Amino acid sequence: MYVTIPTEPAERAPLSIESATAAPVSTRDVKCGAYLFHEGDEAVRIYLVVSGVLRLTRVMEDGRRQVIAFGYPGDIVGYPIGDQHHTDCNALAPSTVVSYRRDLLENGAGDPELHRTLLQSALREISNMQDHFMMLGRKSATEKVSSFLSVLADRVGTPVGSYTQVALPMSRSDIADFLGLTTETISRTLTQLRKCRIIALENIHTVIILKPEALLAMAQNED
Amino acid sequence: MYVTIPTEPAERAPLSIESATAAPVSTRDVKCGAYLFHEGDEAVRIYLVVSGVLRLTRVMEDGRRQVIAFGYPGDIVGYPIGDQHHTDCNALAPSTVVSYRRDLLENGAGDPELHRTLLQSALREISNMQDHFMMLGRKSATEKVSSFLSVLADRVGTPVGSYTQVALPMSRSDIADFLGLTTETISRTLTQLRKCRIIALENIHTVIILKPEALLAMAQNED
DNA sequence: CGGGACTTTGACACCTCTCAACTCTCGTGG
DNA sequence: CCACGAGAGTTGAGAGGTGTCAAAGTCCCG
Repeated sequence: MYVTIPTEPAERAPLSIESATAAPVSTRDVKCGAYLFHEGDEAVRIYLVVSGVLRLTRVMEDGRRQVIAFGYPGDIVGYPIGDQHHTDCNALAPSTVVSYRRDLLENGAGDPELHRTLLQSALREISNMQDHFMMLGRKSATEKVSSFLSVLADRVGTPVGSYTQVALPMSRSDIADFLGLTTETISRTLTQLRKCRIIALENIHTVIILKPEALLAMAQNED
Repeated sequence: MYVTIPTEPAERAPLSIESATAAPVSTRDVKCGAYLFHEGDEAVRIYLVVSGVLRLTRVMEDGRRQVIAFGYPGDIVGYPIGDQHHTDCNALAPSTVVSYRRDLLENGAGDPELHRTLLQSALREISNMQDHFMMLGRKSATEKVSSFLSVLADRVGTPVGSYTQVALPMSRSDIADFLGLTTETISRTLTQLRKCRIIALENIHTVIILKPEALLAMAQNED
């Protein structure tokens, strides 16, 4: 998952779980905290997230870390380069993934339909990453955090009364490393949104969106 | 082209011009400033840059712009999403591209070898964009500009005496929008590198790298 | 040669980071 | 059951880097 505020409503879930599991694939459970793969591992398979949340990270030599993406249901993780994984990937919550052999993406391996779907996902990934560039390079802290919450609310928010509730299984520092900020700035920004009554914090890892329109406005720097 | 300081020497040029032109393809010249495609255009073809420099851009509703990438020889531009282009693309110098029908990427269209090559390029693109995330999100202005110059020197630098010369056909504001900075900061950073005798400015659009090691050190925040 | 766009430089403001202290949460063990 | 400790999160003060605004300088290109 990248933070992209879609102009037109996005066509989500390019891979439905049903169509995916119709093909001969294998399912795998990942315990909370467990790693699905590490950077440098041979990439034998790519994974469709079915449930839970994954975290994809990279580190620089000096230890600075970037959270590349969060993997939510419907996302595909583990695109290989050559035959290697180029990120670490672990679970932030108990998760289930469906895996495909790499050659299904690379040459279809006898299933043109699935091949096409996987390829379209990879191309969509490129587009979403381009949107994310804009966010990392051009948005303020408030815009970044608001965008992040808006996207999460759209994708995995659950209605509670007339509001939307969003779980944040990742730590503040995960969010910071995803958005190119520090934990302190994340914390301060959440406090600020809370004081504006745009969000409320049910608990540390649960946000309630009180004013979705206001949040979206903050995400797009309106007023 | 993205700014990624490779840890191990990169395997460049996944697509050689020779292997590319062996297939039945069409070549096209793009005048300086001319557009190869616009955001929203139907994506009929994808392009391998043979010579020149292209610029890929996206704009937000409020006008803020992001330069997604520069297309140098060996790069592929125009990865479609669905059947549309999602960036603008124009030439910063007279350029030549070789184009492939989209279905060569999508299903091979009878040329499995080329299909595989195009797909590997797309996957490499994803990895390079991930590196670029780290740069946008976690690097300082000096590190960004130094990284940018280092990568350009490696890829398209020309030896002049014992130094390396790099052409910068793009404007300062293109560089700024690529690195997530302002033109003023680009300018100031170049001046600073010049005062350290790490680079020299032959003219506005030509940089000479005097101390490549020092530049690389700046790119990686050493000392 | 002149005009306009681009680049550089300067002064200043402000956003975000840094460093530090404090609070909160939650699990552990007495 | 409560005390304790460790880790995560929050808050505050201050510094510094980058953006903003303005002006001067430079380069093209007609």
